[in-house]
Amino acid sequence: MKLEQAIQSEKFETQIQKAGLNVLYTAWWLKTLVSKELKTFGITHEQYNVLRILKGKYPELMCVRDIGNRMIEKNSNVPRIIDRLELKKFAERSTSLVDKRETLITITETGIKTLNLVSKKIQPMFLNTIFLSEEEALQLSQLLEKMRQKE
Amino acid sequence: MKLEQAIQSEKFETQIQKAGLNVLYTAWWLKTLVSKELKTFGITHEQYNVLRILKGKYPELMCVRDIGNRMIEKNSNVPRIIDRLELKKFAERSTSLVDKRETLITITETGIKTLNLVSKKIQPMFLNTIFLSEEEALQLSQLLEKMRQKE
DNA sequence: TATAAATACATGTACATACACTTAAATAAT
DNA sequence: ATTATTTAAGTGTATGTACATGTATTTATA
Repeated sequence: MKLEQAIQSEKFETQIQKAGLNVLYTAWWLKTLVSKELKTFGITHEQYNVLRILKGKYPELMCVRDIGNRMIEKNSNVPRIIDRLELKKFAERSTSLVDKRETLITITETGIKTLNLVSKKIQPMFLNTIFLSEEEALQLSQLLEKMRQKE
Repeated sequence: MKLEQAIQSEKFETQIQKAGLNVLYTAWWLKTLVSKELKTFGITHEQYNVLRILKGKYPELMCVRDIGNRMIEKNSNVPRIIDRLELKKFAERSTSLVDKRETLITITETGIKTLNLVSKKIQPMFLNTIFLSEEEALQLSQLLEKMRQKE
């Protein structure tokens, strides 16, 4: 679907403006797709993201700040997301012995099992829904990274 | 900045997966940039979006549903965003005489003045921050629209 | 060593999303 | 004409973002 139909507007002053809106809209579209699937497992997009980060380091423990640095949305309130993962027994907190200010987090066995189940559903869905060749996907990444050059 | 640095991870199974994450990250980056600027005017990204939609139709009135259809994030809770615009005297509600279920919204004079002021600041910022030529921006839009083909 | 500064995390608040549910009004069906 | 269905907007709740502030602990400095 073209952006014009998606947001019912034709008024774009420049291609840069249109591309910016297109990025925002596509991100919403993608997030919604994934979230609908995740809902059947009782977790949110952000909780899924944290679980994947934790599993990437497992069995190592991670502190809250390190998780935050790996999040896609940098302003995520990691302690609160962990609160919810802890309630569901998907993650566990402990206090660092080396630095008592640090809270160390780990994914639980249940968390890993659930994550594996979820990933088995999400990953093929992703590849089937996104209509790009590997070559085009690479090109897209390059354009987005160029866009953020001033970062 | 490459995505690898931004989210401190090198583990991408396919270019498609990486491109998806890149879209999400770029959207967050863009939104944050704009929101910081908007904050100095006391409005949020979403309120700005609604104001622009209302101004696009001005002096016509718009119903809540029509505003929703033009939003970038389709699940936006438009009545609540209008609540806040009304408190700031940037928008006004009235009930449709033709269909009493409908609430009609209009942007106020103050709203228009503020929006003009904001846009004068946001738009050049956008063009200066996004490091793409018009040609590249067009290419980016085309890739994103192809990506959403299954929409 | 005592104090100041910095750091790590938690917490509070305003606003937003996602979605279910309610209420009033309009339209369709019997 | 009466009832059922649909539609439009508003409201409630859980979760999340953005950001300011609080609290404990560690590091730096006088």
